[in-house]
Amino acid sequence: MKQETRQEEIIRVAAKLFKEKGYSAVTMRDLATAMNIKAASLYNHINSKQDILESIIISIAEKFTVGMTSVLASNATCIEKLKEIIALHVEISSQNIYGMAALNHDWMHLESQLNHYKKLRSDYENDFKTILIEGVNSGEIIDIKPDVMMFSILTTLRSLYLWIPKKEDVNLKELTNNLNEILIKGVVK
Amino acid sequence: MKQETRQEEIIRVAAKLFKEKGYSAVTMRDLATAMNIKAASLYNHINSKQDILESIIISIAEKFTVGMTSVLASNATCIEKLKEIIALHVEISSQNIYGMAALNHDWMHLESQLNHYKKLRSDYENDFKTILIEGVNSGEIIDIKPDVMMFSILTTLRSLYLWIPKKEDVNLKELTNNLNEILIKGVVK
DNA sequence: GTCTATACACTGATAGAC
DNA sequence: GTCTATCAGTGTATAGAC
Repeated sequence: MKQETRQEEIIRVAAKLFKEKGYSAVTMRDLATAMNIKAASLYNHINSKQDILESIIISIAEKFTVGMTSVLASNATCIEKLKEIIALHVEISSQNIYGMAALNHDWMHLESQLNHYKKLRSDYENDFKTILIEGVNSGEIIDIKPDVMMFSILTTLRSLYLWIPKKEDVNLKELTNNLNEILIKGVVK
Repeated sequence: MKQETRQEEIIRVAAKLFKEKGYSAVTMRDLATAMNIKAASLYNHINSKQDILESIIISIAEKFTVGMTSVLASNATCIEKLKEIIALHVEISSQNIYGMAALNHDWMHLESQLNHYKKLRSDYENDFKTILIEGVNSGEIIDIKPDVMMFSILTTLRSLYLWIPKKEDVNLKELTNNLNEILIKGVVK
């Protein structure tokens, strides 16, 4: 395990505060207090508050993109691909429970990276929808609007970060299995 | 249709801005600009920014509470109750697409009404979970953790506001039917 | 690497004229 | 009911000492 740099520590603590109050409501003084230093000292490690937000959001968004690329590359069935996507969300969410909040709710406060983020997200959704449409065409899943199916599954997966930390005893494998059952069962033919 | 008061107009416009940027990032000057007046003039109609947030969140939260009370009072089966809850969310969300964003993401910025909101929410979730547990006990729905089932269904329903406005052609009846199929099918035995 | 001191734009909100 | 003028407090960020 590589030693955490001071910069990484700041970003980690910031993500936690952003989850609690949102990016706009967290001040550099709040962040400094949580780090037990003064606000001015933060700037020895980071360039701006905006840079912190970018680090958090873009790094996670790119993990999803990489994961989806891997899912698309496989020769699995539609249902198997959906299961892989569920596992991808459980894994990334459980390892980034604070950052996921910023990804979901503070992306609109991105400045220079806003369009980059939007493209990553829309590409991801398009890939997801394509998988569902193929599943409908091959008869694997039910023939209702792919938009509604994607919305239903994806909003559940995107909200995992809200729920995983509440249950400290939650077994991630069991959670994944339960989600597989509930979410897949809802769309399988 | 009753004529909208100036106060109601301010609250409506504020909710729209809160959805776009979040409570903390919206300034009274932003709100005034959107109303085509100056910030100081807002205070002739409202007491504070905080009061606006309270109006938006508490009024919607109480609609859910009233709806749940009605669902609980019926003699319907667990599945029928779930369908009523889905219909409740579709109705409230479609009529409060802006306010739902504040309810979901800005409740932590409530001050005097924070505990009131938290109690309404936790009561609602407990009632929801009770319905699911009864369904498991009666054999109507599958026997997996009620927490996971509730989480999955409720996060989808709570995110409806994000999705309804995107599809201007969406037929709410059809949406409700699709959600009934996907969400119920996922938990039915 | 952290501090104190500070710049200076912006925040919610009020007073009082019209 | 809206305006201008203004206040006290807080926001991000920088300069320079240690």
